[in-house]
This record gives sequence, C-alpha cells and structure tokens, in this order.
Amino acid sequence: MDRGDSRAYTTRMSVRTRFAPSPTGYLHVGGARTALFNWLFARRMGGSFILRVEDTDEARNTDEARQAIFDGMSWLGLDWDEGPAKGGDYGPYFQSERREIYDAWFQKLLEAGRVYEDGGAWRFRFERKPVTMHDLVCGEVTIDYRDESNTPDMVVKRSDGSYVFHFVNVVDDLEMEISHVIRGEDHLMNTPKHLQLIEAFGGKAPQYAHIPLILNPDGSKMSKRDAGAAVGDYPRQGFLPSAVVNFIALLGWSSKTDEEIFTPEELIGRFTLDNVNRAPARFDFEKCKWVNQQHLLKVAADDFAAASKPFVEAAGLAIPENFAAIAAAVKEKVRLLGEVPAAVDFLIGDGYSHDEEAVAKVRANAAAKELLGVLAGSFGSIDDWSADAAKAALNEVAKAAGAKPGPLMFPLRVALSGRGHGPDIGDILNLLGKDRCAARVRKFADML
RNA sequence: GACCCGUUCGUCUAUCGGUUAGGACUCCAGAUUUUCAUUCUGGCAAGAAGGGUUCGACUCCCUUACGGGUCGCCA
Repeated sequence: MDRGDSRAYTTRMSVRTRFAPSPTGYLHVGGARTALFNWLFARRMGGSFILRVEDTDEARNTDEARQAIFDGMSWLGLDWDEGPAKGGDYGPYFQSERREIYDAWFQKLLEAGRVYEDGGAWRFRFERKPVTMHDLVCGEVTIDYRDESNTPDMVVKRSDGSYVFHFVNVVDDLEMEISHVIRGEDHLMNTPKHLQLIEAFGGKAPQYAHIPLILNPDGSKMSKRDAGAAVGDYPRQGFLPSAVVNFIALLGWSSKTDEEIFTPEELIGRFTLDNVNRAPARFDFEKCKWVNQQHLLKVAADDFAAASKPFVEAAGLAIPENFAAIAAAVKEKVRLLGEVPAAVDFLIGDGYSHDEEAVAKVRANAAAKELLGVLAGSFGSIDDWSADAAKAALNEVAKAAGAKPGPLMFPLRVALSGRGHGPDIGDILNLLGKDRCAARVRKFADML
C-alpha cells in the first residue's frame, strides 16, 4: 500500500472523522448519537466518515453485536466512506486485524524507553507535567500529571500480548489520519493520556470534541434495558429513521432557531460543533414520538401504506384490497407505525374490542339507542356510499328522525369502531361498506 | 475519596451584561372539524443557593449544594 506524500498532501486539510464502536452489545442511542455527530460533521465539512470496529476484547465481542452496529447505522442512514464492507486506503478497519501495525508502534515506545514491564504487562510512562487539551466543546481543560496517585502509568500492552484501548485507539487515529475525534464525555479524562501517547509518538493530535452524555428521564445514566436505549428497538416500534436521527440530534445540539423538525440533509446543512451543549440531556420518549409523528405527516400516502403493512401483518391481520385507503384514513392519527394495527383493526375484521368508557358514554345518552336503530334501518335506502355522500345521508336520516346530526356522530362512531377515537366518520362508513355498517349499528343498538 | 465537567419552565432548549427571559414536548382551556385526528389561539411553568464585580447580571468571578464523568491487564 502506497502511503506516499501525495495522499498526505491531499488529506492534510480535509476532515476525517470516525465512529469506533466495540461490538460488545447492541447499538446504544448514545453511541448512535456519537456516530451521528461524526457523520454530520464530516458531511457538513465535505470530509470522510470512517467506521472502525474496536474488537480487541475477544472475550466480549460477538458477531451479533457486530451485526447490530452495521444494521443500526444502515437503518439510521449513517453511511461510512471507509470501513467494513466498504474498504479504504487506511484498512484494515477491524482492530483485530491490525496486530502488526500495533507491534510496530509499540516498538517505537520501547525504543524510546517510554514503556516498562510490570507483572508481564507493559506500562506507558507518563511525563509528569500538567497536560492541557483544547476541546472544541469543553474548551481548555488541564489535568495535572504531577499528581501520580490520580494518574498512574497506564498499561498499554497486556500480559497476554494484546493491546489495550488507549493504545490502539491512538495508533489508529494517527494511522488513519483522523482530524476530529468526536466522542462521549466519558472519554474526556482519557484525552490527556492519549495526548501523552501522541506526543511520545511524535504525532500530530487530532482536534477533540467531547459531547455530553444522554441520561434517562430520571437523570440516571442511560444503559441497557432502559426504554429507548437500543437502536434496534426503534424500527420495531415503527419509528422512521429520519425521525430518530432528528430527535437524537436535538439531544445536546441546537440549531439556535425555533425550528426543530429537520431532515438529515437539513441537519447536515446546519450542524456545527459550536452549537453542541455542555450539559447532559435526558431522553424524553414522548417528544421522540412527537418528532416521529411530524416526520410521518410528511411521508407520501403510498409510502405510509407500504411502511405500515408489515406492522399490520405482524399483528395477525390480513391485508385487504382497500388497505391503501385504510392506511390513508389513519395516517394523521398515529405517532408510530406500530400504532397502525390497533388503529385499523376494526376496518379489517370483526375481531376488534370495544372501549368500555366510550360504550358507557353512549349508554348514558338515552336517545342514542333509538336513533341508532332508525339509522340501521335506513342505510339500505342510501345508494351513494362514498364518504361524503354517506355523511350527507346521515343528515337526512337524523332529520327524518327529528334529531340533529351532531349528537349522532359519537354513538355512530362507537357503534362502527367500538371506540371514541379514529378516522373521519365518513371514511369509516365508506371503508366498512354499507352492509357491514348496517349490521354493526344494529348489533350495537341491541347491545345497549 | 481524589480529579474533571456541568446546573434556564417537569423535559429538550434560545439568550453570548440592559429582554414582559423566547420556542418546543407534556398538561389544561378555547376555536375549527356536523365526529376523530390535524391545525390554530390562549394558559400553567424556569435562571440551584449565597457572596462578589458592575450603573446594571441568567450571562463574568468565588464558595456551597446538587447532577454527571473518570480514576482497570473494559472500551
């Protein structure tokens, strides 16, 4: 592989960011946001985004976790320019395959007398002095390495011959010519260690930007099992990738305007490290769902129907011929695609349940039962059953029965759907068809 | 415990010395929708506390409190 001057020259001024997860669990929203910020920054600056898998801990790595990272990032739309399945001039992109590279760099430390053996492992000897970092988010932070009790020399090579995170991370960032390291604040205290290593190597340090962590709604650290923690859960619940990207971008970053709903492209156009906050943000699932609804509102009806289909099927409902129309009727009523099955079940089969509260409300209305009875009997005489016509016909029926149409709407809705909320009543009438409507209204009237 | 970072409505945030401290989510009320949702209008709700600096502080400094992070042959 040629690593001559030409490449060094052309990449000198270019931005290269990376996401470096270790495949020891599923992809976490915190990790996803770190990846997102790196991706946004690289895209914004016209640079490259690299995916590097830090799989040095063989005991904890799993293939499932590796796949979860790829799947999660692909789903979110965070495409990488270099990395697994993509290649690039700085590979390999799995640390487990970079052994020779690490050995060579370790040799430099050895020759420089910066490491010493301790119990079979090798420790890096820190220079005992204050180390200052210039973080793009945190500003200037100084850690005093003269205080040895707080900064013991770190192990860089284990007694089994493998290398630890700090070492491989620094070597790879140098080797891959990473220009900006954007990572979680939990790495802030590691940075002076990395700076010392880089100095010992005689390398040029990348710019660092430590972003605040994401917390649970109660302020505790967000970890596995917490609601919303696993990126893999989002598709299952019916979130749109663009909505999740939008929402997690808002955690710790602000456009500094009143706008909140952005497409990924719009985020790229606005993203800057300057607008990243310092304080950790709590994860508000309700707002995440609202953001999803806003994105759902913007998708085309056909796409909404197609995206809803798998959820409806998974709920055990058969897809009817008029499914596109059914989906369109509930498009504006749901926040998640996962809510679609429960919203359309009564339009597909007869196995839907009745909401007791809604039924009780109708029962409390003495006139409802009689009115519904009249209504059921008159359906047969209505010829045009389009949504608008069906609604118009309601007026006539109500008038004939000496009642106003308004008060009839709610009982009819409950009679047809079993609940108080749902699609437009005209849509329900039309989607259900005249016969099913008559049967349901009659049955419901008898039930009262 | 030591060392770092942080602290504006319940939550996400705007404000970069002078504002009736703005927006969004949630919640409540009203309008529209003959119904539901959408939408619109209005409302509730905040500068952790105490000292400074200043004509003037949410904004700058200090202290305390609280929260988070780091102190591994994990990453």
